[in-house]
Amino acid sequence: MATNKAIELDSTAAGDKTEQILQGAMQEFLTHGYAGTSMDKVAKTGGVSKATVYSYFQDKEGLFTALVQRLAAEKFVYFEAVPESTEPAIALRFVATTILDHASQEPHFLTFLRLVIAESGRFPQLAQIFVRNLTKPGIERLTQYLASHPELKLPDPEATARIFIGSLVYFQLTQDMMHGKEILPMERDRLIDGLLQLILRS
Amino acid sequence: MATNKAIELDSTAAGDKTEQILQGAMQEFLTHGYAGTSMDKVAKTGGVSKATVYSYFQDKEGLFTALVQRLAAEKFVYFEAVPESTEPAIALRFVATTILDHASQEPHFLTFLRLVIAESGRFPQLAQIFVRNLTKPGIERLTQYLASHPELKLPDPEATARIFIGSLVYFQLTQDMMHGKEILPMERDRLIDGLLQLILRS
DNA sequence: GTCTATATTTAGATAGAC
DNA sequence: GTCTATCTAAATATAGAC
Repeated sequence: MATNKAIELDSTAAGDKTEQILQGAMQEFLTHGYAGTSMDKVAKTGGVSKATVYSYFQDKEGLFTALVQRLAAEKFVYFEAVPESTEPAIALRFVATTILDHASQEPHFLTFLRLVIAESGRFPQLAQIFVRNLTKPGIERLTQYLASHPELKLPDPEATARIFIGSLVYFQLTQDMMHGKEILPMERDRLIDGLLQLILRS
Repeated sequence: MATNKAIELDSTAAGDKTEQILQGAMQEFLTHGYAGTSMDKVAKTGGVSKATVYSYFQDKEGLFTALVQRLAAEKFVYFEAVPESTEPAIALRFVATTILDHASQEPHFLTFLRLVIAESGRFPQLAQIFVRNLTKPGIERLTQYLASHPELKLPDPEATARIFIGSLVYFQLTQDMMHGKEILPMERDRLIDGLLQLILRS
């Protein structure tokens, strides 16, 4: 009796214990960090027993590693590629807006970044997976776009790409993650304008 | 019998229990994070008993809060003010170099930033203290320097200051904190050159 | 003021029933 | 395969001796 596998490929299928566990793990680890998360809570949030968690994952570290790898591999993307035919003023503003809006569209993204940074001492490989799967493709995409526009007269497109993305990430870090909005207020568009002015005045 | 108070002002004086506890707390919290640190280890590392820790600080949260406040208030500084008479190419390179070298000079600084980010969800006030005491003065100092040099023709000095510092912090975040050196290699001076080229080509 | 010893809770992990 | 019940270790916090 061949069951319909297509249905089970839906990663949110309720019957899939692995998914339930990872969902519970995501909620708990993202909220409380590695050491602050208990396997009891993971099991309860996932709607399974703790023994079931341990039958699917070797231990807490294994579960955490599996979760982070999965989130870095599947769930989050900095931004998609921009066609090189788009003119720079439009393309760069689009990229910047996309990155800064990411927090709204994917509410867990900033929390995920926080988690990876928080555990980058204890789990350096996981931080490296984040860099490899998210940071690197983002930098490379933007570098390639910048390099394909010689009229910008950028002496070092890759350095420029890092400056561009770094400014945006730091902005989110300071304003949202570290709750600096009221202490160090600045409109999102003001930062973007400043960035574009620096890059476009060739 | 008046004892010599001057000696006790040395914050590493062995007899001062408060200092011993904070030293132990610093080492443990910086290494293992909030939830990953036990009061037993803090006491042992500080060379006192656990009961003594609880006689000086109300509980784990109080100790953690006191430690972070202290580190943000006293121990770390982004960079000192640069005289406005220094010419931009020199001054900006000096500021950039200072910030990037900070990790070497103050080996705990990156770890402290990691800790504050890690706990910025549970302890938002502590993240705000960090922003108020470290981020804000840094941005403001650089903004003032940039604003005092109209020959740079910067339409928005504060946005530029954020771009400048953001690029540098993101660089350290990616290369060092998240162990991305080998995955996304770039020389420190290449980023600085790229930054200066963007800002100085007026 | 400072310590040792301990009460109490909670955590990671597993044995054994079904 | 999944659950309940439990073992063992470790953590927060405090009582009581000195």
